[in-house]
Amino acid sequence: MRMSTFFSRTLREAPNGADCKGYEYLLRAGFIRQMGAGIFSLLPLGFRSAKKIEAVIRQEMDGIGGQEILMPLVNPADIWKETGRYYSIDKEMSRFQDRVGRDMVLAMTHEEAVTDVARGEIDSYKRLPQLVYQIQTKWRDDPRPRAGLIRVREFTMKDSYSFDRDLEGLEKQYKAHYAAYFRIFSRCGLPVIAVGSDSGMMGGKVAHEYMYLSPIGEDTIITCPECGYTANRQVATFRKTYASADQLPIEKVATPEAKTIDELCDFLKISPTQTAKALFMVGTFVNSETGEEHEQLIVGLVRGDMDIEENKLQNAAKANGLRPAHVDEIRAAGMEPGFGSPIGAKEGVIVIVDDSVAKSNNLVAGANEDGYHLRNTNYGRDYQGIVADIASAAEGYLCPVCGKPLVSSKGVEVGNIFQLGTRYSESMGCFYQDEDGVRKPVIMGSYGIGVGRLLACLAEEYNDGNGLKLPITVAPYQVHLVSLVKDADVGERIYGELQAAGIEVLYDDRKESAGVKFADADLMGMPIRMTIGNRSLKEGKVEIKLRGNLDETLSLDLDGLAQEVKDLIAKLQGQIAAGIVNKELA
RNA sequence: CGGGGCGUUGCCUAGUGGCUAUGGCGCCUGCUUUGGGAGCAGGAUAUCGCAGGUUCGAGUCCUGUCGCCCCGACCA
Repeated sequence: MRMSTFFSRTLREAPNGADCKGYEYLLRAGFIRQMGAGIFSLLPLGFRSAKKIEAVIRQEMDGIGGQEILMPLVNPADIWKETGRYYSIDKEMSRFQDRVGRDMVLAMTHEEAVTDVARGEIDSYKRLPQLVYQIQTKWRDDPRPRAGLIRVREFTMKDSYSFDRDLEGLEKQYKAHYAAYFRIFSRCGLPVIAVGSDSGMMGGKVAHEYMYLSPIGEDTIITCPECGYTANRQVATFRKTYASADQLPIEKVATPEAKTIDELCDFLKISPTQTAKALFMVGTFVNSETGEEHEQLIVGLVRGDMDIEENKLQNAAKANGLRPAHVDEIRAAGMEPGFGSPIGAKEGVIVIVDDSVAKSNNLVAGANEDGYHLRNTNYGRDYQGIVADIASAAEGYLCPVCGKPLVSSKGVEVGNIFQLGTRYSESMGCFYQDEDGVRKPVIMGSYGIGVGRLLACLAEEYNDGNGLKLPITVAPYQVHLVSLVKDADVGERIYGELQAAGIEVLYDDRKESAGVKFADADLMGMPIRMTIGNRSLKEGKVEIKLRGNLDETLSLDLDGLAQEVKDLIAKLQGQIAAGIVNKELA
């Protein structure tokens, strides 16, 4: 490609709103342009990178037996009503009616669609297992897109779906994905870790997320440097210690103005571990048969030295959604904000008690009366509720596996794998007849990778003060040919030679100053920059700089140039290949 | 959905009620220049997001509205 006729241009300054480096450079280098909140175009450079990422994904998916398909972005609402997600998912899914008034949705994922397709094809155990995948556009009306391509509303996703006879088969496909994903990310050059995760709206059991660790991430990852335990904070567990003692009689104590745990502890001269903290949320519960929803007040109780992980609370309460409760809602249920506890709460309030509270004794808790707390409250004796782990893991807490201190980091989720089970096959009637003649629901798995988000993470990982420096496997072009000589013939000849050798070349044939050309080359960041200049031309050579190391200059003879460059490309590709992560799920 | 910020030419930006709305980059023309965003000369591009209001006079003040960004809520 010639720069003189190139569609996109580079920007000298970062447009407003480019808050992180990767995003800024993707904009400035002309990879992407924004059209609306969370809506982007991929320009030639960005699209080429995306296609390379997709090619890697296709190879690895084909490698584990995947068959590529393409399902529609527009789905009839009927199939989403079958699984109930038409009702349980809120405004994040966009809906409309077609000309005859039929309900339609823009697919935000394709479990329904693929199950609909599969139930038409699969009827016997002889037709299992299966694995299909697609690379498709998704629309999710996220309330808050941010950070360029990291979190958008319209995006391209590779999603694959496995169909099996039994759990062993699912396990096998799940493991295949687990390993394939590590290969995909490492072939693109992105360092990731796999963490145990919540299954969220997918509604499955086992799930992993692939996380690119970075301060720009919005997920919190809990890891143990000692034994390798990793989990999303939403589900991370930790080792708790309990102070059990003989139960003492409950005792009301005046604690004026002591609304927070800190104030309470100061006032009573006690430690937060001797208190129970209440969090009031309102949960939404949806009947998946009828779509009817109702709200119910939930009070979560955790020991004062910990925080409640809302995701765990939501799961423990089996709610579809949570929101903070209003003050009047809390009072209506017989409790007092700031001095709250489940003691004396009215019927119909869901009480979830963290085991840290359930297994400790004689905790100070709210008296549900302004200005008063209760000493020596005890779960079981003074109040009832569901006991669950709803405490949020934090830095320094003890690893649930080995007991060493945990570390907290930020991460971006670039992929995930879910064991769905029969949630979709059962509700949509995707059954097969087994050898024993019995009709059984197909066992499914669902696996996703965000292509654009992966590109955004790569841009974040691979940049310096001058611009992008994407790995050769995902860079738009392999070679950036910069001609600084007046005579166009040499450049044209080399450009032709490299192209004839199958090398992907971006050729800067513009009438621009050397500085402009170099700055643009740095910004766009092709892995190999070849400079044609009078200096070296006299000696029959061209100069080479690798984007990964601008300090070092190599030179190559004009004779046999194409082969030399091919060798160099192979060397860079070899470095990536040497870093391919082969990791099996334990 | 709550809190905050910002909308001036392709991009960045000045503007604190007063004349014909700054400047830089980019763009066009010509000349010069050609190893790190070059120089000179000339030129084009703005219904100051939109609508209404206050005023003799509004980019500037008020109201509404739309869009974008950030924090939170929310979310594979």
